[in-house]
Amino acid sequence: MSDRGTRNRSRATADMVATAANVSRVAVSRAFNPHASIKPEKRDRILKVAQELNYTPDMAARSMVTGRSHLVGIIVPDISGPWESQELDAMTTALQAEGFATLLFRTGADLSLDETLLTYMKGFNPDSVIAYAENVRPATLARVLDRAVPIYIGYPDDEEPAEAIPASAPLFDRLDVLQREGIEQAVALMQGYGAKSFAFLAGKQNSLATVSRGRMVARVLAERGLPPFVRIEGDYTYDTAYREVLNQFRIGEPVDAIFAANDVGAFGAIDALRNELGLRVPQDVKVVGFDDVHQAHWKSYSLTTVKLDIAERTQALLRLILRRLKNPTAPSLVETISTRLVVRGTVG
Amino acid sequence: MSDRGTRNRSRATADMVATAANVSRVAVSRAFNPHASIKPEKRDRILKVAQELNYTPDMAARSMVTGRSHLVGIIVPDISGPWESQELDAMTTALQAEGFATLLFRTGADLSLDETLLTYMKGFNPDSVIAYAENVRPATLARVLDRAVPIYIGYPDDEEPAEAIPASAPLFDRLDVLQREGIEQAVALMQGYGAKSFAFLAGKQNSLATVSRGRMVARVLAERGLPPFVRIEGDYTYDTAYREVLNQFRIGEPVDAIFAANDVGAFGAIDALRNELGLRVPQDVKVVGFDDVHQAHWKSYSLTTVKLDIAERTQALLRLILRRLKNPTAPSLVETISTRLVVRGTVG
DNA sequence: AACGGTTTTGCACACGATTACATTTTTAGG
DNA sequence: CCTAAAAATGTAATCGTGTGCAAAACCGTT
Repeated sequence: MSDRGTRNRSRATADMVATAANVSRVAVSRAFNPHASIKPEKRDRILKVAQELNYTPDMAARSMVTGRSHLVGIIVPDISGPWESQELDAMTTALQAEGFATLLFRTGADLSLDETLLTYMKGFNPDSVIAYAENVRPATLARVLDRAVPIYIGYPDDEEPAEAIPASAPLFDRLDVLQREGIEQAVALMQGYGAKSFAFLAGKQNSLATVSRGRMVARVLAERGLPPFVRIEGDYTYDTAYREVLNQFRIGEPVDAIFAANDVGAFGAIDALRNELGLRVPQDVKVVGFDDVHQAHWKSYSLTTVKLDIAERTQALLRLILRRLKNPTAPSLVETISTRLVVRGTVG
Repeated sequence: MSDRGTRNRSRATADMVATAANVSRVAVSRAFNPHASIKPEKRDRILKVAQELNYTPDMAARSMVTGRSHLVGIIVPDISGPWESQELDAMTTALQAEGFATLLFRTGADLSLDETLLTYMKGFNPDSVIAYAENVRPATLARVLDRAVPIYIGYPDDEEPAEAIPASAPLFDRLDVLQREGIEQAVALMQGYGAKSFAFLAGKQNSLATVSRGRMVARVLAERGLPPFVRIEGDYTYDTAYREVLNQFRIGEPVDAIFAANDVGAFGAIDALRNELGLRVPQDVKVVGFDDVHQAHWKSYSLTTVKLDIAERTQALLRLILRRLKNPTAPSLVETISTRLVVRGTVG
């Protein structure tokens, strides 16, 4: 019966519930903790009173003593893009199912902002951090956030199973995306329909995904005895893809097959070909994308694309995160996901 | 098993900074609060030491004593949709610029989930809550979250300036979206190009936006002496729009103009017309959408649409939120934004 | 040198929960 | 019916920070 419990504030506290239910405050705490030892009937009574008072445990207070915030920070460069938003959607849903709330941050084009942002985010004590932003370096992440165990997203250039990580390596986990299979299927299909000269429509310059995809496409072309591709610069956006493909066909030399580093770029390429250059897809030029966003099946595009399954990728990431959270000192682990071609109408 | 052993020893606290800088702990707190009175040189020294120790104030602890969490909860039904993700992107960016972090939640189709979700979210003590989900009723929001001052998004049916809210009314703010102007322009344009029979492609049944848009379109048609529209059911998605438009033209009677309740639905309609029915847009059928998402300017669609400016809408919402946060007992306020037609290629 | 006023400083408490530890109650077994 | 083990309860410390209040330091003026 401390007078703390009788004070009238807008938000109900454990004290208020305690006095209202004639129990101690600890009992209230225990009623809300599934593993605590408390008489079942007592717990039920408390929970009922709590509901009447519209009481919810304060996560901030809980966080201070337990060390768990139930927050997962997510950093995205541009939420509005189809790929980013679909990935964010899947991850938020998955996290929510596990009892975590998503703490969302957006990083602009400005690189210097990132450190400030990370420092700020750190103040919220997120249990984990997912940086989808290509410009956030893992080293920076590890330096600014303490207790961080980074997950590298790697793109090994061969389809061998990922090698075991030696115990001497610093602690980190890894998600390996095997791109060879999907890319091989795509090139094979294009070649099968007669494609001879290839272009690679790049994403952002320093983007890890673009670099590794470009390398793998180049390798597969070489292996199949095809000439090396012409590189068309891009930045993952529709408008840039549209403009650069136009330039390539008007100023540079035309090609009869375009491999885009992402779907949105492929859309821009297709529209430039059809709308501005009067070329037919797939008869005159074959186009393949990467990602398989929802829009890829829209009939105007019906894009043949290398699918990177978001659900699969999200679940793999989540497994790594939860495991690391449960045991921060567990040895490094590598999860692996694969890619495959989804055949629609832009090749033949 | 006990967390204490592995507990976050690495995170620096104000105490550590204090001893390292030979000052009291209160001084550290003041160094980080811009309005606190502290000797400038002392503050600089503390901030420098803090940076060396990689210290950031713990938001959870700060939240407990100040009552401000610097969190804004956002509830979205489906993050991956173009409109939702573009709106989320704008709002997160705007909030971040004001020093708030976004606490993101996703509500599924399941309506019963919402109350649990709200209760859970409340535990994080968000300073404000934005529910973009159509199925979260303001009344529920106000009941579950205490101290909540809801913002209604209204769609008044005329373009008169919003009337003042009487002082006797319960406390709430309002954002009025004036849709008449954009809709009038759209109908006028379609009529000018010879449209005579109209269809309205609806969004989700109980969606406020769909209901009000449908009503306004009906009114404008009547005012211009045009016959009432045929209603095509939909749910804002591409696939449903595609299928239902197909049904309308094959089983029901064809029309020569379609007004969609959102852009994505319009895309589905266009593709059904062109791809499956062999009809030309805009020559045979005129199509107008609503929202003006990024995809609307993609050349394959080049959609003429009623623009609801996201930046404008976000800024208006933000003004209301910040004002209410600064003064929780301020009288009700109404912000108003407008719509306008963006003319592209799907009408004539 | 004394004085009134403005900054600056530090002590102590508050915020709302969890949990180790000690203590009491209940249960189980012979 | 007694006793030891198990379960339930209560006490008090703790997490990391902001802030009211009183004391101290500093400032410029007479």
